[in-house]
Amino acid sequence: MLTDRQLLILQVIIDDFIRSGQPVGSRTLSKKHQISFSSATIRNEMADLEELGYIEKTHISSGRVPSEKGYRYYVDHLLPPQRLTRTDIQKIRSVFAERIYELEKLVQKSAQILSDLTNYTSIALGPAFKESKLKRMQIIPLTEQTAVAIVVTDTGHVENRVITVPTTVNAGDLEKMVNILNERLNGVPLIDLKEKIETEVADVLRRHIRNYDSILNTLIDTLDIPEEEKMFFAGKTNMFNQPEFSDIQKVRPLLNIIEQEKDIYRLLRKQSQKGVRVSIGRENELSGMENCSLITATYSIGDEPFGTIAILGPTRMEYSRVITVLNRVATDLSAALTKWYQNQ
Amino acid sequence: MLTDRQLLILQVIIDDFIRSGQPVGSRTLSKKHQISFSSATIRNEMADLEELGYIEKTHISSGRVPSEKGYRYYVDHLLPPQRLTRTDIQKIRSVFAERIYELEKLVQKSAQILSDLTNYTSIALGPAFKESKLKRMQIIPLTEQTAVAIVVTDTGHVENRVITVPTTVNAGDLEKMVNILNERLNGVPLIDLKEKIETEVADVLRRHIRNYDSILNTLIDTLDIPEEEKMFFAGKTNMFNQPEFSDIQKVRPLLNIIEQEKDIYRLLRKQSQKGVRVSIGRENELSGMENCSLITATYSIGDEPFGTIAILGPTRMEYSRVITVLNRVATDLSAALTKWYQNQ
DNA sequence: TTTAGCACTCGAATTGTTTGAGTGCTAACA
DNA sequence: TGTTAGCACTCAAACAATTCGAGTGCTAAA
Repeated sequence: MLTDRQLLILQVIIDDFIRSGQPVGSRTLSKKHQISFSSATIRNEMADLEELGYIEKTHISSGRVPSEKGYRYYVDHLLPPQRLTRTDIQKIRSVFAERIYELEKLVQKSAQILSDLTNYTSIALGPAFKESKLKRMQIIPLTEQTAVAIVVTDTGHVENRVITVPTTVNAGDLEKMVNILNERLNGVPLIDLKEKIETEVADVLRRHIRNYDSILNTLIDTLDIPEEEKMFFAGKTNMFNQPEFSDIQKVRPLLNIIEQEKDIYRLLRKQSQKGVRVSIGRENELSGMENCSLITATYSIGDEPFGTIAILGPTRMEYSRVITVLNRVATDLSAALTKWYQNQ
Repeated sequence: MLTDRQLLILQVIIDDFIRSGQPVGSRTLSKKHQISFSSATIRNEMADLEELGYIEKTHISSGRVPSEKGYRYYVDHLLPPQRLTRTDIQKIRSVFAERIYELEKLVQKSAQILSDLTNYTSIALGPAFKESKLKRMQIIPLTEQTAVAIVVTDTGHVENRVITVPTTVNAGDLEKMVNILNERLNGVPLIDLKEKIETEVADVLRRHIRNYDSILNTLIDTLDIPEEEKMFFAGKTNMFNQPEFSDIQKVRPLLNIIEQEKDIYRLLRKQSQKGVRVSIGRENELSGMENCSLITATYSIGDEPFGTIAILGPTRMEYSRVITVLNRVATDLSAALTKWYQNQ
């Protein structure tokens, strides 16, 4: 549909705009070494590109800036190849080289390195608790009516909450019950716990434990673990490095979104399909993110998708570099996790 | 040293400036109902106040703004009395009315309500771990070489970390040891744990446990709990509501301080004396906070100081209101905690 | 001691002008 | 027929000049 020349011009416009942040005019373009025709010719092509919706003017006699459609085409078809520098690769590698015992730390560090390398805001989501498996649960009485319930997963994650224990339940029974559960439920994915208890363990419990019902209620509380994955942010204020975000009034909504975290969480959850995904501007369907792009990638253990890492930046983002970095970190993180898991 | 009239003028200047953010001129002042003398008189007084260092001009023919010295005097001697509205009081009360099981949640909610009521950034530093006492420890093996060490305190707080277990240590011994420790150390303040173990428990352990040394090393790891109190922020971006912080370039350093958190942590630690304390501008001795004031208050359980809550805002802060709110929240929080503790 | 009055200052807002980078269109050229 | 040179036009941004108003300090009179 677009001629080769139009593609070339579109690509150079977007490359230049990403670099400079300034609208690109025909004369500027004609001086580029990739381009060998006159500014008048370029003007004609630009008029066509604009009519097709790939670029826009900021005002009637201004140069052109990419439209969302333009960025979309660019990301899908025109990305200039990008290679990481040796230093970048080493920085990434060094993050995963240290021995780390807690899986979450690894994810958190990934977020950190992403924002360090790109200067954008980065987010790491993961691992979903429902994926991880029960290692041990424990109920530790605090007062007569309260206790701390602790669940340890095979990933080394510890989840805890304070629960109320009805006075009708006695401590010994509670302990016995926990013991039975630990024997039977080791290695069961957290998400299956409740079901498993009902189908397989309920009978045993009923036989061994007096006062079965109230204890079970207590237990249900315990297992009602927040399903939400932990989310790690890094470089939350990096947005302010971008000139397009220098007016505080205009970034306010975006700031709120980042501070709240929950909208971002939803966005990330939506895009859990494998591989790298790019959402440009209003594709995010979130008011306040009109001028942002979100690039996500999944990481996995073996073949099992595990979590998501992402970069949030302006629509005028260095897509090529970000995608390359994100890919690399996702790969290295996946490898580290896979290795980590094999040692389990 | 200052005449009554000078005090009046100083107070009205600062009140007005806090409200409007604009330099205050003699004519504006003379129109206030509190003030019954002419603008010329005021000009003379203002010249004196300026010479004494309580107010400054922004340029040669501008109105006056308070200097740090001025704010300091205002805070120490001129605060207009302030009463909370019924709604405010109720909002605060409602936070502490719900039954809450985890002490930390209570502290976190205090931070939230502080920033809601004042529109500034608020910070709650809360209970120092070293203050809290051991309820139970637990070591849960993860793999052959790793385990999760869990420490539960009497406040319902759970601290955990993954540790390495030398292969020379066998699981049974580890468990035996943990049992002994739990028997002997219940209720011991975390900060005294190590000492207590050496003086009182070491002998017992040596008698009962083979391979005493390597296990002890493992244990030391476990007990090496981060000493830092948890810090809760609320309204991190509220700074941007202030017109004096509308230029992103100038807030950059402040933003970094808030995002890093650790500088703030240090500031809060410094000021752990009882009661409300106000640090104005450069009194904070932290570059980036020249235009900020930090107001801190301590909360306590019974008579024992327990933690700190604070408000961070521009030097042009509503001191009177903030101090009143902070006081109220500190009191209510202390009361709630004291009650909470009595139920223990 | 207080105040009215006056000359002066300076920031902010308003207006006009210039500059430069851009446009579209047309006509000439290969 | 596609390309290009040239021209008239547009607009934002930068700059200078002007005005306006809120402020000052100082002096002299009440």
